[in-house]
Amino acid sequence: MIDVRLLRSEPDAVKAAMARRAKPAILEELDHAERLDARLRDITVERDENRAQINSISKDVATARRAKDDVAAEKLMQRSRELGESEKVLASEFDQVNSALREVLLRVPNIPHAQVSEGVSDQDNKVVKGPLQMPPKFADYQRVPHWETGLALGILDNERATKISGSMFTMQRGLGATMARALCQLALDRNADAFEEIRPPSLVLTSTLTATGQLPKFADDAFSIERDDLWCIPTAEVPLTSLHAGEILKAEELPLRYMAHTSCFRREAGSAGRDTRGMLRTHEFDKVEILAVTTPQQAPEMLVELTNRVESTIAALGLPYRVLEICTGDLGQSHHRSFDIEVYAPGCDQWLEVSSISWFSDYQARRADIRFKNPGAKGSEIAHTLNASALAVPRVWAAILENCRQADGSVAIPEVLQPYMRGAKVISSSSQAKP
RNA sequence: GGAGAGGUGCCAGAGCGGCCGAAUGGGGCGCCCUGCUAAGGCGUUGUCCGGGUAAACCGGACCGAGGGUUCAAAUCCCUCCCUCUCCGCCA
Repeated sequence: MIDVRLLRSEPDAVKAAMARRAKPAILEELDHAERLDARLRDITVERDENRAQINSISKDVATARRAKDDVAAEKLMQRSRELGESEKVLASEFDQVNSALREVLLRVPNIPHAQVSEGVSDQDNKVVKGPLQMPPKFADYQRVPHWETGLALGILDNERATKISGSMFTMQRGLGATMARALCQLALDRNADAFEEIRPPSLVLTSTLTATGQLPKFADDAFSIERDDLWCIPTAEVPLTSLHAGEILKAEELPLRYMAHTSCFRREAGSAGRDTRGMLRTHEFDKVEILAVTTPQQAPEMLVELTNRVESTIAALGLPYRVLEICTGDLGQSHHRSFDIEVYAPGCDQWLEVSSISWFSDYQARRADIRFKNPGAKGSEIAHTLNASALAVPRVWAAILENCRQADGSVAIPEVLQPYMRGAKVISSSSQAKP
């Protein structure tokens, strides 16, 4: 969430920056937050003064008791009981206003970075790089959707996935399954030079999902296990961000870099009926996430580094791609600035978003309470968090099936993946067992 | 799942209604002493919120979390979470 004190000290600047998101409702919420904050501070002052009196009277009672002056003690106690009554009133008022304020703040999105270009929707996102590795022309045999190729080669079996788990689940088989895993291994290996590999839990607490911003706003998009109050992670960003929740880190150990390969679970509640074929939108998929916790000063450079890392992996796979900067109107709730990498899939003739590289400024870290301390300095500062999909399997897998399809219907495995494919260089129908 | 023990500051560890934001030891930091890496002496040592001139200072909160009792709670009561030991079950 945003810093209330910033809203308090520079309300106009905050509102001006937020107005760039092109959603007027946000400005009303900011006004609301401002009023609640002012009220809350009034109550706080009153409550603390009241408490201070009780504390001081209590000490006087102790003194009177020791002096065996029961009359004076009883008088003080009577006075304190009265103050106790008004404290109850103030405390409940405080709780009420405080939770109202928190509720509003949880729904207020992050302030966009000044350099983010203004726009209303994804139509306004700007291509900042590319298209790169785009062939002058695609052959007809590349214009085949991956779900057809996958079925023909026996490496995609969505029919049975649906039988087992219902719609919007997919299943890869044989070299298709191997390639899914190979993609993860590739992404991990390419980032292992600087990122510590984590294998986090896939089920997390409500508080964990709130820290990264998925709750309360996007509850419908996540799978939940109500009986145990657990949620299925929609991305490894969730557990990785909360790794240091509630901690005060040392400035000199920043930036911290983590990567994780996990399953990601998404209900896709708002997208029922869209992209139902193939692997473009599924309830469960594999992804390698890279994440960094930095100081505010380190963050801009880290954003560039993460972008370069993701880009280089996509480039290494030989796929046609481009880099977009997300405009203010399309920027995610928690995002301060972000870039998307899209891969072109000739079979379905679409640019597929395969990675989103995001800088959250202190928005997530404030919710998660991740701070850092400079040596010698008193107090602490809120850290910054950034993350990116190093590689999201399904869409890259799909893009490979379409881009690398050969005239005979087989799929040539990108060279960088071959070491992870037990020597296979091609996926053809003869390389697959039938049933 | 059952039984028991426990969760206190950077760490170890006392406190078990008021004089406790918390003894003591260790560590860290600063100064002093000592002619060299050792020993010793003194001082200091958290976080968050609010007020105040981003100082000094003042007030409030924090002893696993949340409630309760009390004039007053680290200390008493309740609920929950976590850790450890034993038993049970289980990849």
